[in-house]
Amino acid sequence: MGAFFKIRKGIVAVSHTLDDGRRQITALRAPGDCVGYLEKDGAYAFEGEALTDVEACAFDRRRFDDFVAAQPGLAAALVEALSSALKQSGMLSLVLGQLRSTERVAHFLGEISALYAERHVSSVRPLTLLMGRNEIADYLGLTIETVSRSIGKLKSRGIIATVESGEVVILDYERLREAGKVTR
Amino acid sequence: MGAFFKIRKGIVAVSHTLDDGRRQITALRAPGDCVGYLEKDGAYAFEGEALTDVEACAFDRRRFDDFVAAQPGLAAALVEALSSALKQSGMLSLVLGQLRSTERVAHFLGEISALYAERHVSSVRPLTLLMGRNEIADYLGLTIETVSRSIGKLKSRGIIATVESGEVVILDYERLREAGKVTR
DNA sequence: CGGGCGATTGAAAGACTTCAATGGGTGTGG
DNA sequence: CCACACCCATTGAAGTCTTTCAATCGCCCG
Repeated sequence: MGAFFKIRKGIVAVSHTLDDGRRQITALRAPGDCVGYLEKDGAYAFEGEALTDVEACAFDRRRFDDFVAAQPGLAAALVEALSSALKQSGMLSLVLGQLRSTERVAHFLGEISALYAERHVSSVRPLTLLMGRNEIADYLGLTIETVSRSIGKLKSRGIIATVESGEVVILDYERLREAGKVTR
Repeated sequence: MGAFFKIRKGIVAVSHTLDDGRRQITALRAPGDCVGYLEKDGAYAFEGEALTDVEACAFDRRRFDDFVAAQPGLAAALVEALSSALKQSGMLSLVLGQLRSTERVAHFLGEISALYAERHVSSVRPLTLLMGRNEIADYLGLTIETVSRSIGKLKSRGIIATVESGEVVILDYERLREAGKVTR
């Protein structure tokens, strides 16, 4: 404890696990994002898992806080980062609470497609998912089987195609957005 | 636009609605919390609904931002408030993604019980819910019928009892926490 | 007393999960 | 170089949970 990280390369899944093993990934963090910032009684509030090789800068929290206090512009950037994370988190609640399985998967594909493009994480066409069905399932509050079937449905509707394992081609962005409901 | 609010009295539900009418309440805000802070392209990122009579202070965003820049301590408080909101939002994702209906309702009751006590919102024994089944359902990603049945199950297990409409008595906090899984 | 609204309850349908089996790709050891 | 084991994804069938649709109840108000 005492450190948090700013990602330079790679993808990190922020999650929380229940005693009985159920896990929810509450956010995906890409280069430029910070992880490990939230704490509770001196312990991290969430867990983090590197989905790819990750390169990050570690910051000592106390010294960082002092530094922020001295640098007005930095505080504003921190507020901006937290605001953005909060918006995203609210959107995930919407997805988890209201969308059906195929809608969730469609939303997910659109989301990471935009994220990866924006942050130059990986190839976007074909889209390299960078995670297995397990991580997708834990992010979307579904089982791996349901994720698999949902991908199958999107495929049969001609919206996406799969190439290599872990890769997807989005054939129809328009209909993918429709299927995923939530307009960024 | 241009204003956000700090609640002095009452409860506000922050939500997001899809085109087809489905709505997810993404947070409950109590006295001391701010609403309307998040924006997107100059528009509010979420909707807010007063669940009770609400008294709040309105702040002009631009002037507030300038003021924050001049007052170092205020920026820290803002960061703290956003961090707290982000933790709560992550927990809601966990609830929506992983918990079954009765677990969600149990969690909800424990959550607002703690919230209302902490913020001196309303009576805690009996606990005045301050919202109808509709709002509870939209918060928990369930239908009103499922909420109703879940409350019935908790009642039949002797964990809670209902008195007047909109009021619940928590008979067994220990078992309520167990049933709600997520330990604050 | 009748109307209206929110909550509850029942029955049937639908969605997702669970359990089980199969398939495909990769890596290792013979 | 092939065989086999292993891991992950897919598919099928049955089961569970939640939703949907419909009816009823209780309460407040006119």
